Amino acid sequence: MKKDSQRSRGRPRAFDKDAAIDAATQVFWRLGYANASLDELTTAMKLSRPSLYSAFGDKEGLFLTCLESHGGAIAARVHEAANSDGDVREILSNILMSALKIYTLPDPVPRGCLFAAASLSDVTLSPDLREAVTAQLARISRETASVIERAPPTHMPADAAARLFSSMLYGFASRARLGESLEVLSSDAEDMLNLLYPKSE
Amino acid sequence: MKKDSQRSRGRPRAFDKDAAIDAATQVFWRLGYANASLDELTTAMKLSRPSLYSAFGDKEGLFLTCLESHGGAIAARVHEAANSDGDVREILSNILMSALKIYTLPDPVPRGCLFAAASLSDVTLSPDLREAVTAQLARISRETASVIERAPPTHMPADAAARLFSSMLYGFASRARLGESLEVLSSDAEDMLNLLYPKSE
DNA sequence: CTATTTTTGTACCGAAAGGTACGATATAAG
DNA sequence: CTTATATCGTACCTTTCGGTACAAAAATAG
Repeated sequence: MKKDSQRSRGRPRAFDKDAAIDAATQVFWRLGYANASLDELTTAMKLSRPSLYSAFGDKEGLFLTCLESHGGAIAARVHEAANSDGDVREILSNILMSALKIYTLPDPVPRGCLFAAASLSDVTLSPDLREAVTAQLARISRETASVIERAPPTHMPADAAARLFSSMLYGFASRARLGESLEVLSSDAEDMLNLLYPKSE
Repeated sequence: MKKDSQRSRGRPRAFDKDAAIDAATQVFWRLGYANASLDELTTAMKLSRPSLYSAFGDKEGLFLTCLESHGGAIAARVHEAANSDGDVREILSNILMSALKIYTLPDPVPRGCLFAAASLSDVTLSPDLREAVTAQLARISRETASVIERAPPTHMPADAAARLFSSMLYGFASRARLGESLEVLSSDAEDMLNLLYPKSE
């Protein structure tokens, strides 16, 4: 399914599809869905307008593809962190910190999270869009939830703790997009972890 | 400053300015800044296009006015709740619950928070916009922070707890806009309060 | 009354939006 | 070679966008 050694019949496409998706994702992430124009997208993706429509259907189709791709990438990264060495609290801290680093990267201004901070304004436009964003966030939450289930906080069910953890991440993503510094966000993340997993007991 | 008994000279305006701002706020809240067209806005505000431009400058000016107005209204409501009877934990619970009720109101779909869920996609467009959203959220956070300062959680500075409280609200606003139910959000909010202010100690 | 000022409604503007028609181009199949 | 197929690039389409010109209307001032 991955190997497509025998090339198809027509003229070969001149652009790298995965790279194009990544480039489009960056544009959507920075500007939001509605503000990302086709001119900006095609320039970043290094393809022509008809190529875009042939490959992705329309603007919404492209966005859905980007959401799916980005969701997969993030979920994979979280999954990897979830299976690394260390106790639950350490793993959650790693996940939080690498997320915050991405949220606060200037581009040229911090973007927050593609789902939680750059797509929310548009989810009221179409059910497809809302379901896609919800689905990708759920996919990532499932990974963090599986970590928390290994050692739930005392006096709180694992699923509730997992929802709080995700909510906190969304909140941090919002604040990052508004310009909050990595230092403050990191400190707050540690405080949150301390609430869920108190140091001294 | 409020009483303007002596009418100005020209033709009187035929629309209620405050009502128009409220109507525009609803449109922005539901669709987001970028997706709110002037046609949709003027229809909801019940005024003509030139009237809008004469009264508010341009679309961004109108949005800034709405942000300011809505921020003031929310801050006032929180301020009122902050000065009501009850202990800190009870007051915070009241603030959380009334926020969640608004976030999950169908219109026809839940909108979350105007600032934290319906404006974030657009804050990368202009520094003015980002500063306005940041300023209004800060204004509201100041109110909740003043409550928390009256009785900070044990083993956590008041300002850190206040930032966690606000972050959690932003997270809940995001989840509300994505369709999370009021029941689940309320339960999560109670759990969060239990973390900050443990019941039995 | 006339003059002045302000808002209203209609009709319109240029620009930018998303999307497509079509011929040229580059490959594989026969 | 020719034929078939798929992509490319240009140039264009329709619609909608944010924004405005302008004259009629409605008020106050004198």
